[in-house]
Amino acid sequence: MLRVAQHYDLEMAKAGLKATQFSLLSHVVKLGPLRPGALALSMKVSASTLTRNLKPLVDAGWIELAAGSGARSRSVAITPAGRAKREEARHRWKAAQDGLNQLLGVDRVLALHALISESLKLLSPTLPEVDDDQ
Amino acid sequence: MLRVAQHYDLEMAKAGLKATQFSLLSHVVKLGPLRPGALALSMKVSASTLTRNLKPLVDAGWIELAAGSGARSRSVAITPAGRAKREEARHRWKAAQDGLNQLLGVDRVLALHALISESLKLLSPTLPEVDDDQ
DNA sequence: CGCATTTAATTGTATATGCAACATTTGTAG
DNA sequence: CTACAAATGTTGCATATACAATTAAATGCG
Repeated sequence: MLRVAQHYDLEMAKAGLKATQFSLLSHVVKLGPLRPGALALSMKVSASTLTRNLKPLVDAGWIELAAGSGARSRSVAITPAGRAKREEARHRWKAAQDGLNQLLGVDRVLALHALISESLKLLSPTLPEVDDDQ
Repeated sequence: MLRVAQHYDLEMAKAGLKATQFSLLSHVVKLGPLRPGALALSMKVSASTLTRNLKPLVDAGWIELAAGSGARSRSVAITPAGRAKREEARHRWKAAQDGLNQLLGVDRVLALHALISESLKLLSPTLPEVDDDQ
């Protein structure tokens, strides 16, 4: 596993979340109710991965899958509990970030962020970016 | 999967290899006969992953597991066929690199390399680096 | 020399992910 | 209004990886 992801996972575990789950909650908070496909695209994971990652969060009551008429018109929305959970976990995220900054140096982290972000844009069509923080 | 790894995999497939396999061959060529544990460490994968990744290359006759007296004193070595295969595949690797440089710009790629390499050193004890190219 | 401890590699199990097949629904044309 | 076509979410299967348990060997001490 990627060292950096590991670092975030370790910290987020204290809040009972995996890094990917926090990220998912963040995306749903930011992008409001939206269709699974759009969410998967925005998170740059496959639709199948999203479907599976969504399930435990729905079971926990943090995410709601508003069933339109059928599978086709579903929408993914945050619940009050989900919003609360994400809020509760946010300072862990911040702590993980601070830890990385400490280890690597703020300037290096910033440079990496910028380079990776630019590179991703070049490798795939530009999509709206969502910061997990704030 | 990581976009960049995907890019390399796609190109290497033309030579009948996966990117990880080419990398493995390269490491064995560079680091000469060595024990599995040392190789895993150098490649920054777990010993179990190495064991499994090694198998198809051994089956193909590109890598030889010189069985010392037993499992403990095994050593991993390149075979003539393995050296040839790697040689044959090297221009694909180069092509993949060139493609990335084209897409992202040489300076960006260089900067990424440098930053990631520095970061890895900070996140884990320094290990000898092995360039897959050359 | 033989037994215990330590070290190293392999195998079993779990997780994360993507692709392709599938099902289902929405839209369109006759 | 029916039938066909396109779009979209879900499930089955395959791959890649790590961790933990297991097995086997080297080493050291009595």
